[in-house]
Amino acid sequence: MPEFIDTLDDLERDRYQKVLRLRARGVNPYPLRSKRTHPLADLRALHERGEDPGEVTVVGRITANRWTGKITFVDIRDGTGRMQLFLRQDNLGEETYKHFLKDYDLGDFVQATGTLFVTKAGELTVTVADIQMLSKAVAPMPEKFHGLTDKETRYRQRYLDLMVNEEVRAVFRARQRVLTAMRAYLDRNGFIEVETPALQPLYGGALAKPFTTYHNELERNLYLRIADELYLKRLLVGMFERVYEISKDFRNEGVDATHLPEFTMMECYQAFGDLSDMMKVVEDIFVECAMAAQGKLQITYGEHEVDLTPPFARVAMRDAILEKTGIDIYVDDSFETLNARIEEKNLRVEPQMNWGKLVEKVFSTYVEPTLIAPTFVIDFPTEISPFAKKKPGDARVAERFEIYVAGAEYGNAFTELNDPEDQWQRFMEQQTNRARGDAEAQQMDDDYVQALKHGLPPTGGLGMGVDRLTMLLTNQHSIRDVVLYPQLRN
RNA sequence: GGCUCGCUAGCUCAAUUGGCAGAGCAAGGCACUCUUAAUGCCAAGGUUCGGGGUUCGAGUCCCUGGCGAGUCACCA
Repeated sequence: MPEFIDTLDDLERDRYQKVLRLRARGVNPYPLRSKRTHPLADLRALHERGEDPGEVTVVGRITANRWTGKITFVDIRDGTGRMQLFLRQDNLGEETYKHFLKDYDLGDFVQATGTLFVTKAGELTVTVADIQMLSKAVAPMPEKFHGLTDKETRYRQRYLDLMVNEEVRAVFRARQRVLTAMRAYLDRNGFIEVETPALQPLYGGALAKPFTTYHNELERNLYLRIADELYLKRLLVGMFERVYEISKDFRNEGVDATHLPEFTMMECYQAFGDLSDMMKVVEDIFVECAMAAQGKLQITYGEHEVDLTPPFARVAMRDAILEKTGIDIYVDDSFETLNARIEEKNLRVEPQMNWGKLVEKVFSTYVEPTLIAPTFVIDFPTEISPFAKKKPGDARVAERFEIYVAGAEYGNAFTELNDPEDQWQRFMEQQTNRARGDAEAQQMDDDYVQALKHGLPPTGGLGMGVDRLTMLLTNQHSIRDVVLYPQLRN
């Protein structure tokens, strides 16, 4: 059996010697309990109100040491803020002071008892009468001035990133406020939070490639959900009027600055509602989450200034594409003619397999990046909207919108398809696409069609990407910076 | 998956045309009783991501593998 010390590198070994020294003196370097009278931020607030709390006990991680002989200034941080400690040999006694210099390092958690005073330099400081080790750090902290910038280390050892990069902690606090604001809004408006299966015998509710897994006892394949949609709408058949779920979805696709294989989605469904109700929900959620994250609706995202004050603009996909490319998708409303028109206009568009996907591609290439102010894009091709009702009077497009801000999509909503026959036909069309090689085509879901046969009320439904909303509201430009443990490349 | 770029001390970064692998911080020693990236002095710290090749000589050039980043494709 190798010894623990043999696993340590030179720097860690130096520090481990201090663990042994502490133990040799009868001091536990990892005591079971700690004591704290004031979080550091509270202590500072108290002082600013002009109060003197007398003797205080604070805890924190040592982040800097400045020693000048028989006095030492120490910075500690807890989860709330920073505080300077003042250690003086005359106060602590020679032995305790020497032990501090010898055995305490940057990164250690300590507990200090003393009284508040303000230094000559004007900084609020605790004069320490007694100091104890709470948790000895064997591994050294990242460098204090430049911090930790290596992205791989930041993501793989996120605790180091959080430890030294305060702004990173601020992003994740903001993420939590966004989530809480979203939940509070939905709860307040009668939406019931529910949980539906992450392991599904059929995957559906979105056009995406799934992760496949296997249940040994059941001897069958299961899929990690790509969406919650079909399970949630079944609940409305069961007479819940408003439901929502915030959960991880899994899609077996590429990884980049805006895509991770697991991501957080909010989906909500409102019986007796429609597309316009979902627009209201989107506007309200943007407002509430922006206020929670930033306290204002005028936000900066990269080079863009964005005003999230409702009402948001709305534009039909046909009009948006016509304006940016000169192509009228209602004139060129077949796969062949639209393809020909794209070629004629010399547009660079990847080959697609049907009119709907081609429209979507032209849109995402030539329109999406230009949508900076919050904009609802409506009237999506029915072909790429297998769960949305067709628009009355024009079956080519569906009652669907997506919300765009700062050149990116944040949500997707339908007037939900509740006609079981139409839904069955849409599934059949997806089967045709699958047969032609569309890896993202829906699977036929007979059980879902059966549910619709029992009657789904007229319903508005919405899905929003929580990670992306957080990116927008924290001015982060990689999804990895709003997810604590992002899947890395390869 | 394609293309481009990167990987040097615990951390942040240097290293000229291919010519002794360096600095700051951290850690070690000494000095210093109001510091703020404390300061001064001393000493130490390396499989230059792994493997192979070219060369008298490789951190540097070539091949190959690994891990990332950006970008394109797919997608939210």
